[in-house]
Amino acid sequence: MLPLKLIQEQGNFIIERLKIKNFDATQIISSILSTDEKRRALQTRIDIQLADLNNLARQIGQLYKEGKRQEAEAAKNQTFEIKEQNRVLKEEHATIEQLLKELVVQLPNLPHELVPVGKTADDNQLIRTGGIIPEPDINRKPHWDLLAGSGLIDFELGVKITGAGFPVYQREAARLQRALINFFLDQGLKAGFTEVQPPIMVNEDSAYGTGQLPDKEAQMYRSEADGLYLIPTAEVPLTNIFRDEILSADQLPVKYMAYTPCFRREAGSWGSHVRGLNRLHQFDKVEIVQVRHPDNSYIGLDEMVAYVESLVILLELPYRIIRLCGGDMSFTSAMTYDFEVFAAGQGRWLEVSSVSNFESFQANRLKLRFRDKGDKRTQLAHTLNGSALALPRIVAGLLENNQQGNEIFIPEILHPYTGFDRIRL
RNA sequence: GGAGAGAUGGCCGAGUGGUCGAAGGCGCACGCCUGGAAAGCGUGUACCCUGCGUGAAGCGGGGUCGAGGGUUCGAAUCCCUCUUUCUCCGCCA
Repeated sequence: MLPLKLIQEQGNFIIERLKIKNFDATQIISSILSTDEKRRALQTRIDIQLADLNNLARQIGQLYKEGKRQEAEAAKNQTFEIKEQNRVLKEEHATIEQLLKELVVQLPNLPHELVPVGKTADDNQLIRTGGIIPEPDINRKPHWDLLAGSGLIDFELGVKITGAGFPVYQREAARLQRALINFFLDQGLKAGFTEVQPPIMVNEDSAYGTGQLPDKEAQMYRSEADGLYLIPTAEVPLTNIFRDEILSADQLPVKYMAYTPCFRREAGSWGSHVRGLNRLHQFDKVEIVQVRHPDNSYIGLDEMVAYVESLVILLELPYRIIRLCGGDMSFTSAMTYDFEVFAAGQGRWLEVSSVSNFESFQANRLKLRFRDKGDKRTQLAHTLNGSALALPRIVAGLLENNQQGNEIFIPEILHPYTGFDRIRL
């Protein structure tokens, strides 16, 4: 959510900037400005009435004290009319405020000036590549064929127990999952992230705080009876730790990470390209989050990109880092880098991480603020997050790139975690 | 799940209908004191909306004492609902 003040004062700037996201804000902004005008006018009237009522109440108390019952009664009668008028205005005010809020949340975040103009993924900007893409080999298989019949990752069994998109990992595959989680957390710890185990179900306020509600309701699994949602990412509970908080500048930057399972309904997003591990309803992920001073949030973003890169390098995976163009960026992001890993069996790049700076967009919604030392005023903090990393596609990459005959080699860095150096099929 | 007791500012803690945004203490900030520090003394110390003023300082109005509703001229204080914490009982990993 963009701050109202910014919309009031920099409307044209916003309109210009949002063109990068192919978003025409002209209409919305003019509606916001006129609605806000009405809202303030109304509030002024309401406040005057309330001030009158407060004065009368004080007078009445005084009159009673002085035993002037008659006059007190007269003053009381005055209040009734004002109160009635006030009730009407308040209703009007509530309606307008609701409308204003609905308008404001329709504006996406402003892209950073380095964000390339563009409409689709084709316009994204390649930042750099790394690792070695394996030589083409006709015997190389996509992971679902490679593992077929092994039971290591059993999609059919998952269907029996739960449904499509809920695979069962067994034996070495299960241990590989656990190894990766521990590896990621250990690395994160070294990089200065504080480990957190948050709830994996959240209430409506939290879902609203990070923007899952109201738009992306269909993406989440919901426990109807309790009004709770299964998290689609640890970003939700992790970021909501800071909802309604005011930090002091010396607490910044905050660096948190959490491993959680993630649940996504992925309604209507299935197709032939999302076989196997490529897209799941439940998957594991380690998420990193930062709360930063606005002055250095992009330093934080670079840090996180470098950190995620270090992970894929240690895993010896071929990767590329992409800066998303305006059209491909999320609603809430000011700048996003995607990490893709090449899965040689499928011959395609798979997104394994998305690292974003939301600047104050999310913080505004969350009411996450901080105060500079010696400053009376609070300001919105900047929030950032990224995956570090999401497991399934990393596993897909490892399986597909490291297959050799009937064996799949495990990168050396993981050996202490897995306890084996290869998987035999 | 049953019974009872709570929920007040960064923290502790007063406050049962009328200048209460809220005593007191702690903490914190600044100043005095000191060679420096501690102690001591003094001052200040919530957030949001809004009006004048440059979004400064400052001044004014409104709202907020878990949340929402109600009673009343007037509510932190009374009533209702919800949330939540603690204690006891039950159940349980």
